[in-house]
Amino acid sequence: MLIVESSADEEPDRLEAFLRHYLDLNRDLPAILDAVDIDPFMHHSIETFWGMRILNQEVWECLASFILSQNNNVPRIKGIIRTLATRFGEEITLEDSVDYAFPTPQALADAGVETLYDCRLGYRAPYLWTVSSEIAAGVFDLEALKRLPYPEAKRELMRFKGIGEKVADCICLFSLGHVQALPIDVWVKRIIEQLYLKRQGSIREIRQFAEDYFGEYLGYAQQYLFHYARTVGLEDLLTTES
DNA sequence: CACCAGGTAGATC
DNA sequence: GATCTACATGGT
Repeated sequence: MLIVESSADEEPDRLEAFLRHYLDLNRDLPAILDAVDIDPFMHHSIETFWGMRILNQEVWECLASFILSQNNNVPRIKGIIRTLATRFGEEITLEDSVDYAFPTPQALADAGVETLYDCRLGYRAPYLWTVSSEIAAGVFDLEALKRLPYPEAKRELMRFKGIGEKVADCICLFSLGHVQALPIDVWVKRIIEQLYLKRQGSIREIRQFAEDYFGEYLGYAQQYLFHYARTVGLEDLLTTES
């Protein structure tokens, strides 16, 4: 959930600039889609979801959320995030409704690892606590991370215990604007195997194929196929031959 | 009661 | 490198 704070006397330019970045409107989407519209599967996915963009989400929230996502299901991920926000997030009041912001790194660091276990994070508790603490203490600098090119950003993220290749790529694609990143989860693996490889393949093979095949806008290509497979169905794509 | 869920770390061959 | 397994928790 995104909340944009703004007051009447604040320059509207700043809000517009923020939204343009958040919605990824600064990127030339038609050019990107044209570049990855290279086969019937992509063509059909693009036609169906024309206009879909990959949001540039807030880095810290994205990073923390994807640490929690590993080997976990979506409803429970949402539940845990809700719990963390309610317990450690700043209260936000809008007219007569109350909600809570995603907790700051400092708030989670202060909470302590034992308290995070209480929030049912399981073995992910120390992962999240360590990252929170390093960011809160200024040991790990998110602003510096934003300036890094894709390979370096990914490598820096993967230094943390609890951030592997998939989570690092999620952070790179969904919050750092690196559209060449490819998070390979079970779905992406299944999609590439069934549509293109026509056989099972290792993570390394999947990545190699996808990089060679889709090129620099790999992340966008992935997003269209992924969204199609998860909302319409992968079987549906398999039967599109033109 | 097994098996799974938007993976990862650590050990081993 | 490629492969195997434990890992917390809650749902089917």
